[in-house]
Amino acid sequence: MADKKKMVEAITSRDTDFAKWYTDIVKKAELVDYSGVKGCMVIRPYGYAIWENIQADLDRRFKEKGHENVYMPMFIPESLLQKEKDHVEGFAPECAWVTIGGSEKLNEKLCVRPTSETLFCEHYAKVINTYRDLPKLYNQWCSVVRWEKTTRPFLRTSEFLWQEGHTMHETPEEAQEETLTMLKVYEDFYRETLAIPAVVGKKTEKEKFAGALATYTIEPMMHNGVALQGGTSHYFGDGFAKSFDITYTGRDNQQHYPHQTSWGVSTRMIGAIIMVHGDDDGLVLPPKVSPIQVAIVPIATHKEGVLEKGEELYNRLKGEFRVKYDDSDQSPGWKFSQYEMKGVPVRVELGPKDIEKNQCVIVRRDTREKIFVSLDNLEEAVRKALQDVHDGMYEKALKNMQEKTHVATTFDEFVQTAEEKPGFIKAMWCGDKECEEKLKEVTGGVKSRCIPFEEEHLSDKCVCCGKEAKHMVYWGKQY
RNA sequence: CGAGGUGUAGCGCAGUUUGGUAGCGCACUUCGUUCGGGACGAAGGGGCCGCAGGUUCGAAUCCUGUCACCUCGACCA
Repeated sequence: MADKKKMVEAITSRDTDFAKWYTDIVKKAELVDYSGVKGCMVIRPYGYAIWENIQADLDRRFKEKGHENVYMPMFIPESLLQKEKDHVEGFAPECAWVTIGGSEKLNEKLCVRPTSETLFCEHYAKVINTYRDLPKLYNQWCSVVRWEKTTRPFLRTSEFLWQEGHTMHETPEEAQEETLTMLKVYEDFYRETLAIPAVVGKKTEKEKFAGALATYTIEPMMHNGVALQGGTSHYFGDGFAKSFDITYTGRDNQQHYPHQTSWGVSTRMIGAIIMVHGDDDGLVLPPKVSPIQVAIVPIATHKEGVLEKGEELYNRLKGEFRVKYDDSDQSPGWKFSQYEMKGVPVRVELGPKDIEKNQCVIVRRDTREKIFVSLDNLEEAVRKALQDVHDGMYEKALKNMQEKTHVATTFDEFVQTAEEKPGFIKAMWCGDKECEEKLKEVTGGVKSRCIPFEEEHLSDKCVCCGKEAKHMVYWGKQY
């Protein structure tokens, strides 16, 4: 252990104060900075690079499914926003409005988009005329604004970056399929790219998106037992189409309303990465999105041949991996800690002793395991280490989620579990909103997360009212 | 928006009770020695004490207002 006095930059322990730990990580890993505007954050280069990697991966997945990127205006006229009643009621409380342009008061105020269903619909009304125009599979990468009362970097900010897919289909079945397909894309992305397991399922009526017929969600579990809504996919039916008068001529030469979906994930995923994988030494980044996958740290750089050999390794690896060669004059120990703080998945150490033996040391961020590797097999060893880190991170996250998933079959058991064991509670539910609200109230905020696709039969009765149960529901506190 | 707390150098803090030239640690700059888990020495640079008023010969310190941030609740991706 290093001298305590030197640990000035040390972060708050994760188990001591999770909220403080989170803030420390976000700042010390240089992901964000606070800005002068309430609830808005500066995303710094290291944080933005994670987002860019997320974008690249997701964008590829979207395009593989046939989606095209577009860009919609950031302003929504009040009259347009009001066309769909449920939708406007859901978003009105958190809209930001522009009322003055230059020095002129506007005739109609403009909402800074909190989401773009209405804009897409306005456009779709113009460009959809025949069944041959369907499906329309659009996506946009942009920022949206929701005037939040309390904010936290990445998890809840007044402005945040996201993607929103908006699609139109000929039939309800096709639209429903799209909704589930995109949820699956998110689920695969979380597992394959972010190394995060999650519960997927359907939101209850109470929790579904404003204006949607059905909302599906992906719910990863954070290390402290709090859930996060990690992405949603909505099925709208033809409700918006009717409100916005979007019609097409069908194969039967009749006018029809198309069926709609929307789906989105945001920079909140970076918050999930931090809270699922991070530890007391800082970030632990999934190799697939880490801005630096491999940090090469040369030891005793004044010794002959070390810098040159390090450079050689860098040149060998940089074609295949995102590599940082750190030949700065900081001490090796400082660099080790620094790259751990920043969550770099694999570190390569190279010193005079290694060079003598034609080897280097590979250190995994997730386990700290040190592996001595012959320089002859460097590329292969790094490739394997990155894969092992990914797999190890996923396993650890899965174990955490399983350990933090509890079952309650009676009301008392539910309340007691909510109090004593943070995490998901699996419990039966009758389907009534009153029971949802009551459970939330008595537990101080445990809400229904979703009705999972794979329901289990835990009992016949609703955990709250004792009436016949309709569904098994995952419950939990959320960010 | 309710309850509590904090604003002093890039970061973390002391100083405020009892008004009297703005301090400490880390970070930063230069030079030298170091280098396998946050190195050491020497010499430097950096502040409208959150902001705006007021009281006073004099305010980081007292008074009023205001803003921001943090923690906990209610609303939400």
